[in-house]
Amino acid sequence: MVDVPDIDRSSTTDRVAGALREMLFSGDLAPGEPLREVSLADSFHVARSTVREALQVLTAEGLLTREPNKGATVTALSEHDIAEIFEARLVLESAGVRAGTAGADLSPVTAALSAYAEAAAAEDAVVATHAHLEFHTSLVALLGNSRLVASADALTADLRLALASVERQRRNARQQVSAHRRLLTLMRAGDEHAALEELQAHLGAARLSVTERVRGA
Amino acid sequence: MVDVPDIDRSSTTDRVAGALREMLFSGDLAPGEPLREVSLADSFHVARSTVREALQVLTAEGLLTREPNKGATVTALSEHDIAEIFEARLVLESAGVRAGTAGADLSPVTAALSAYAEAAAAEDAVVATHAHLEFHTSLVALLGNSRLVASADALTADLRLALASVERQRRNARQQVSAHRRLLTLMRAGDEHAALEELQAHLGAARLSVTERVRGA
DNA sequence: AATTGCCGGATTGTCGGACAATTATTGTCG
DNA sequence: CGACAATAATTGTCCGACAATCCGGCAATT
Repeated sequence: MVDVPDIDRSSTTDRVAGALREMLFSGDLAPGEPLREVSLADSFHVARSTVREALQVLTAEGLLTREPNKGATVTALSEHDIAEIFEARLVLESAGVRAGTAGADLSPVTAALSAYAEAAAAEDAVVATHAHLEFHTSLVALLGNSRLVASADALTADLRLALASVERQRRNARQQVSAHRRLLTLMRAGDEHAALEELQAHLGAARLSVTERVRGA
Repeated sequence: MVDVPDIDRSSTTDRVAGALREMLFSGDLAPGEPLREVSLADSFHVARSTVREALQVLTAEGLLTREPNKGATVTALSEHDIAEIFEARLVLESAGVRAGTAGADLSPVTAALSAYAEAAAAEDAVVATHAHLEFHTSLVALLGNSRLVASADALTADLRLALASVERQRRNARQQVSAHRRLLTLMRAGDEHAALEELQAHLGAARLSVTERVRGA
């Protein structure tokens, strides 16, 4: 077998959905903004039916909201939604942290942390946010359960929408990183109680930060 | 406001998806079985594009699996999948049970239990299974978080696929009901540790039962 | 002034047909 | 029997069409 460049086997629908997803995460499309089928079809030079399928994919992911006969709009999260997301994340990530203190292999978490530290130094808001959320996902991944990881991903995806709309990256990235390092240290030490408290405090602070920004916007 | 009969505002796509969902849960379509677009379009007397949308909805729900250029098939769960589902349910439902022992209002769980007892007596396998899963969902609902409930629903939906394929309802329904009652009692008493153990034992037994049936099929 | 009724443009939901690309099946030949 | 070419079935994508629905404005009514 020679090494060949792998050919793109994705469907047009997937590529359109991917392009839209990027636009959503980067904040090009504001929450509440409607996505018109014909307009998108023209822009991407694809058929309307293809756009419709892509919109449905993103709707299933929770990024778009569809109302009958009114089309798709960028999902706008209420404060209540944000509260629920963080609460749900706490449930999933706590379970992950318990697995971590109970002896699960922590190296993926370590890797995610250093990636985050690197990204935070690089000053790119989108990339840093992504790396940050990646770290939290790696906590859930400690459970070794792909379905729970998928649930966690769905939660963070929704969150990225809200984060994108208020583009400013938190300037205290260094503090963030050290908070995560603290959590990791506690897990390494096997101190479940302290690790859970650290996690809860961290998520609580993050939730406040997000809530206040969304309210401001 | 007078009470008016609520008008059906569902789209054709939704109705097709609903019909297929019923067929999936009742076991009319076996796991692995392919769903042909034109064939379905003819059967339902709708356009192929409508069928495609319905298929995509069910795919997003995890009930169908799509492979490029090969169409949609009924999702077939491996033993590993089943193990993951039960593990994930344990995580979510444990969190619910903790909330329950910590003082959350248990009346929805009580209601779900009596509904299950009733359904178990009525001997209808599909209905009884539904009521059973409903009880477990009500545990997660104790957390008061709609997103976690949605995740739990997704998990149980997948399970129903596997259950439907082996239609026989467990004959020990009465034992099942009393196991659930035991769990509820422990929660009422606020005995978190015992309640969690009861839950874990129950899920473990159920997992074995499902696994063995799937293996047999 | 507020409500109601109606009109017209914009948009979505659904349909039917078309065709290339891909996959599955069949038949043939060595 | 296996490789291989011809054939059929199926999906992915496109196009055009039309009814149903939504939305804003404007006139008529109370």
